[in-house]
Amino acid sequence: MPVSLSAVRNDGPFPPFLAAPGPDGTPLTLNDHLRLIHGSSSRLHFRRNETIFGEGDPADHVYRVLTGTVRLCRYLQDGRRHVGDFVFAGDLMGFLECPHHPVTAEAVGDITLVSYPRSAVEWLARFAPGIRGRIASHLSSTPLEAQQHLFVLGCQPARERVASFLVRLANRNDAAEGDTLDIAMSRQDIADHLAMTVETVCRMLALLKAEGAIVVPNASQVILKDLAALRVRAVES
Amino acid sequence: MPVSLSAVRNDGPFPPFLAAPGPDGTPLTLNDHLRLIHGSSSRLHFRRNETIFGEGDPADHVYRVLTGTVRLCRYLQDGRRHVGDFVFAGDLMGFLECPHHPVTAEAVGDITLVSYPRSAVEWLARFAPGIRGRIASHLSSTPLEAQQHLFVLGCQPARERVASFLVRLANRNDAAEGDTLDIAMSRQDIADHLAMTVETVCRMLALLKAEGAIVVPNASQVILKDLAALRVRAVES
DNA sequence: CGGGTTCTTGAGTGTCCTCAATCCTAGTGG
DNA sequence: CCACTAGGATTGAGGACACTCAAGAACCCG
Repeated sequence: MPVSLSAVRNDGPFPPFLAAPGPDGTPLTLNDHLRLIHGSSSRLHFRRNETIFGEGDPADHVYRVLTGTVRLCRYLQDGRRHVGDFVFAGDLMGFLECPHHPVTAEAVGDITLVSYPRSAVEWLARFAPGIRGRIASHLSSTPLEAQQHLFVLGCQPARERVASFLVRLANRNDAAEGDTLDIAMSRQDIADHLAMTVETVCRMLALLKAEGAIVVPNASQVILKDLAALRVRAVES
Repeated sequence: MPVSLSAVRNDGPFPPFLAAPGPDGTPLTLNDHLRLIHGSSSRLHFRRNETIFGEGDPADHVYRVLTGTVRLCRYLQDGRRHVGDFVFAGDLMGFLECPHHPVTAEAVGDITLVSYPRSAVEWLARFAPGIRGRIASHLSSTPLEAQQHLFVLGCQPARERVASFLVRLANRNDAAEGDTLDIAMSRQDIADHLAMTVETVCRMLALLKAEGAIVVPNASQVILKDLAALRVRAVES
C-alpha cells in the first residue's frame, strides 16, 4: 500500500522555524516533527499476531506505534523463533540503514500504527538529525544496549534474565514499587526473547513470586512488590 | 596522547577528486580516503593484553588495526568478562555514535594500529559517507549481524557456537577447504566471546575434530578439513 | 457452557559448568 | 643446549541447571 507523495513535497527547503524552539520557547517534540510529514503518512491497524512487515521485505516505510506492542523476530530453518526486541506504544520502528527489513514485525495484540514513507523520514532527518536516533531499530539503538542484551542472554541464568526483562519493562513505564505492570506479550514471546522455554519463564516468575519480589495476579499483569530485589538480579542498564 | 590537528586543516572544502574515481578509473579505496587525514594520525604499538582504551573513556579517536587482533570487552561487577567482538587487521574500530567508549579494547597479541582524531574522521565522513559504515563498532555494524550473534549465543548449543565462530573466521580470511586458520585469541577469549567456559570450548573443538570437520595441529591453528560440515553446524551469515 | 489455547507445575534427562589433575608449549636461566 | 618453570590447553568426574515430556489448571472465545 504505497502512499502517494504528492500531498507533501519533500524536496524543498526545510521550514526555518524547526531549527529553533517553538514560539513559546518550548523545544519541538518528536510529534511536532512528524506532523510535518503527516500528509504522506497513513494509519494502519493490525490484529493479534498479524505481520506488519516480513524479513527481507523492502524497508520503504518507517512506523510509529500508537497503541499496542510489536515484536521484532526472526524465524529459523528449524522452525524456531527468536524475538530480538519489542517495540512499545510511542516508539518509532524502522530500519533506515537497511534496504530490506532484517526482521519480521508482528503485532503482539491488536495494534494501531502510523506509517511514514522512507523518503519523507529521510527528508525530515536531513534537518532534524535527532530523529534518526529515535527510530527504534531497537536491535541496536546503541552499541551499549546491544551489548547489554547480548550479555543477559549469554551470561545470565534464567532468573536473572526474567528479572532483567521485568526491570526493563518497569523502567520503560516509569513504574515504581507497588505499581502494576501490564505484560502484553505471551510467555512464549518472553521465552523467545530471553532464549529460554515457556516452562522456565513460568518457573522463574514463580520463583520471584516466592522470593517476594513480585505478585502475579494473572498472566498479563505483574505487581512490583520489591523493585530493589529485582534490580539486584537484573543487569544494570 | 592528543594529536595536534595543525598538520591538516579539517574545515576546508573537500578535494573534488574524491567525489569521482581516480584518474585511472579505479574507485578510491578506504586507504585513499584515510591517506587524506594521514597528517593528523599517529602510529601506536601495544603488547599482548595491553589496554588500548577503556570502557567509559572519551571516544575521541578512531583506530585502524594494521597488524594483530583486538578484542572489545566489558568487565562485570563480579569480575567476569564478556568479549563482544574481535577486530582484525585492516578493520577500523571506533564509536562515532558514542561520546564515550562503551567497551574496553585490548590487544590479543602484540599489535600495531593507527589512530585518527575523531574530528578528522568526521570531516572525512561528511564527504565520503561510506566511511561510517566501515568503522567497526563491530558490536552493531548492521542490525542483522547483531541479531545473528544474539541468536548464536541465545539459541545455539555449544558445538554450534564454536562452529559458527570458526566459519566466521574462515569467511573473514577467505579460507577454503583445507586451508589453515590462525587463531590469534586464547581459548579464554573465545569462551568469553561465545559465553561458555574454556573447558567446553576445548571439548567442542575435540568433538569437531572427532567428527572430521577440523584438525587442530596446535592451540593457535585450525585446519578446515570439512568446511561444509562446519557450515551445517553454523548459523548462516 | 464447551472447546481450545495458554499458563502452570511436576518428573526425568541431558548438557554444560565446576572442580581437579595432567599435558603441552614457550619462555627462562643455567 | 638442555632442564626447569609457568601459563595455557586438554581431559576426566561429578553435579546443577534448564530442557523435554506430560498432565492439570486457568483463561478466552464462540
